[in-house]
Amino acid sequence: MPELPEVETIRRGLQAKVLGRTLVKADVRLKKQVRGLTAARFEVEVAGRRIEALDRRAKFLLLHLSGSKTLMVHLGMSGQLSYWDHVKTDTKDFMVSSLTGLQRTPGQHPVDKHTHVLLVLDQGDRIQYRDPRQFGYMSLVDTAAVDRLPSIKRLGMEPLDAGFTPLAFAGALAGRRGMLKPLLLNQSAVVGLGNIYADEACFAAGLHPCQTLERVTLAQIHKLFEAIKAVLDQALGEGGTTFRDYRRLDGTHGRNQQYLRAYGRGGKPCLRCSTPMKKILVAQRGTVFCPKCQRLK
DNA sequence: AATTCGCCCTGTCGGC
DNA sequence: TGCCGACAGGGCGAAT
Repeated sequence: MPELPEVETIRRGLQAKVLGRTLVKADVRLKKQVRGLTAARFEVEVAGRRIEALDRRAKFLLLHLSGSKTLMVHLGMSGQLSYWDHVKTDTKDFMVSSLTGLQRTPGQHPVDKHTHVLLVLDQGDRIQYRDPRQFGYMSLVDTAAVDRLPSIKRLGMEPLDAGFTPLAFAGALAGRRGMLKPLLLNQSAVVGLGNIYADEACFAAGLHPCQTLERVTLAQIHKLFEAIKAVLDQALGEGGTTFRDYRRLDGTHGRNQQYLRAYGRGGKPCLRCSTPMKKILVAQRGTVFCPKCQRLK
């Protein structure tokens, strides 16, 4: 679910709410959601630490804590972080979304069977981690060791950083083989794109997701570069894309779903040329593209 | 070294 | 109505 714009939106929400505050207690309700150390150890180690900075690397959230520890959170496919305010009233209702059917209403929800970790703050407020599919996880590591972790070390360029330039991107793609979309998904050249924004970026760049990297021209790399930045900037500006599970920290939906031009539009007319969009399987992931605007040469 | 595949989970939807 | 398979926004480890 959460790709760069969603994770960054969560990070900003956390920054506004919890920066400088102390984690009084951690409560791990599903032990497997903590990795790298036991849940019991995690609970002991987290308690009493102050949140000193909030960072993001690719789709990882990094909560830098006092005592040189970092709480890493990856939201996987369906992970949600929400801020539970002790003075606010919980919402329990569900609503019907025209896009995806039944959904929880926006707002603050009580702990349910999918709420796996509670990070309790002063005043009894808390950060709630909820993850129906349980693909996400959190961990606690030495801050100095974050960059040496295999899961971090393998990551490519940050697309919204100043260092992400057409030249640098071309360098990261040099000598690569295989298809374009799998590369965008695997985080080794550029990070932050998942299934939604990979399709959006390919569409915006006019490139077929199965285009092989050996055959990508410099002009195409330039287009792809612009497309990646534009697609992520746009989504970030709208607070992310809510299709199913994603919610912002306060429980509200993102707004970017109304601006998607490829993802979820299989069979619908291309917004550029009206040709019906095709849906195929690429690297085991549903992939939507326009057969006319994104031709395979 | 780099790429592909199966798998980790639960929930939902469409077809029969 | 109920059952069943396909599919859902990610990443890892094993195999190739």
